[in-house]
Amino acid sequence: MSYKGGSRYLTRELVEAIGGMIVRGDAPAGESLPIEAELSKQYDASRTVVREAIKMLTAKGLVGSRPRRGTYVEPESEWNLFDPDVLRWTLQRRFSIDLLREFLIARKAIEPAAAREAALHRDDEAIAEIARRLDDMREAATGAQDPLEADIAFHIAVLEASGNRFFRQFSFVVDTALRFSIRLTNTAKGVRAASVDDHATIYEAIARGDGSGAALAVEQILDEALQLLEVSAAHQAGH
Amino acid sequence: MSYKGGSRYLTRELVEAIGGMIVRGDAPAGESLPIEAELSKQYDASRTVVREAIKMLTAKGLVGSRPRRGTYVEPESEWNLFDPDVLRWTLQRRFSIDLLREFLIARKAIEPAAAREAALHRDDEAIAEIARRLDDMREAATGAQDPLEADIAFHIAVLEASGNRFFRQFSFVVDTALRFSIRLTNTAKGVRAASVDDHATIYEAIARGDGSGAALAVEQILDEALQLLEVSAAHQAGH
DNA sequence: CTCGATTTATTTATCATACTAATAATATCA
DNA sequence: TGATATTATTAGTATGATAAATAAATCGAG
Repeated sequence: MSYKGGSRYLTRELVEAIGGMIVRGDAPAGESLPIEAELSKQYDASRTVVREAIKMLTAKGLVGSRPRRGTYVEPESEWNLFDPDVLRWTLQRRFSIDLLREFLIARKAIEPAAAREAALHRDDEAIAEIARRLDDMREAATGAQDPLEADIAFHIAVLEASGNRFFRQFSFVVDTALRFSIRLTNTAKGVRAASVDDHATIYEAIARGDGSGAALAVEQILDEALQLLEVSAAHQAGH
Repeated sequence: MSYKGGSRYLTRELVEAIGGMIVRGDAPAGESLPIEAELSKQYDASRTVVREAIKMLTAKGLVGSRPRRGTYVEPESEWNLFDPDVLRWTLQRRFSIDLLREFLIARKAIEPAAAREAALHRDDEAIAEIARRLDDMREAATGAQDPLEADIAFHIAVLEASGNRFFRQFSFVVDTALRFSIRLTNTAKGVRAASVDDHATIYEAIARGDGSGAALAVEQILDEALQLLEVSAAHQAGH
């Protein structure tokens, strides 16, 4: 093991492998991982790399470790779901209609409030950004751009325009999760085209400083998505 | 440096020191930290420990590093604000009325929705937990318990009862941030005693499955807190 | 035989040193 | 001047050793 490997970032690879394994549920909470020496052998990496990877997983709340006890999986409640890696692993490996529903309900709580704040906060540059993303959606409707990407970018622009640090943190959650949710409810094309007008309504309300109008418009879009999900879920359960 | 130290967890100490320093703003985004060898000297720790600490800060989004470039501070937008450490550092070192207002607005978006879910979700054990925390608040009103702790525990119990993973993640944010916010608006005693009844209203609505009623009751409490903050802010600005 | 104290063994935590590879900065050359 | 090759710096990886924490096993008193 003389460090001859090509262009790898071994620590990152181990974080991916071990973190993904834990989220997948291969090692239940409380269970010990193999000891450092063993992991070192398994992944053909030095103990240094193993330890640094485990430290990163510790920082994300997935594991803890103590001498003699070893390294153990923390209960799910300790996981930092808003960590980009943890969220991605969760979506990749534990995706379900229930999770998608929880996600939409969370969006319905946060995004209307963010739109209200954006309307009241009035950051001209941020609002101009929303306008640009709306233009992208219009272009996407004609096939010139990816409609999903344009939709995501619009919602993120609203969250950013809120000027609220907690709402802005939610941006990447929406960014990450929306890309997965579309796989389940692949009704994107038909709905999206029709919803450009709805998104325009959001933008206009924000632009004229109408907080309540903006919140309501966002809520309507998300309610629609939620209804679509219930239909999709019922459909799936029926088969 | 022969590892004679008493009972220390050096890596943890370095994470605290360097992470706190970054959040405090001593090193602006893009700026490089001292190189590993230098940090090793500064903190009287081995390079191993320095590297493991930096890996943990990397996992929290505070820094990045590349050969020759060194380790640099990431822009604030990359920080994982919902990481327990990052949030704590932010509150300890960057506390402000603006941040508190953003926090309350976020609570106002999330907690009513969580209460609604709790009422609809109907997890008996979780609802019983809310009842217990309400009892604690009643006891606290007589001086037998800490009113702040009881209040925090009540709100967390509601978030947990929502059964929504995204809302539950918000628990520790409320837990951490409320302890700080009280320092600014130290009007706790008078208000809390009066608000036991308001909290009882929340519990009763959840217990009878009245989602809208529960959401409304939570919203009222938070609106009150928000108004209190505005008064406090105006007062502070006046001086 | 039971429970508390003591010892032992295992595993992480720390330290030290060496070498590799990525890359920013510099120098070179067309 | 501008692209290309060289150099120097710094993080990345590997190895091996010792220290300290603690779970498990052992021992001893009653």
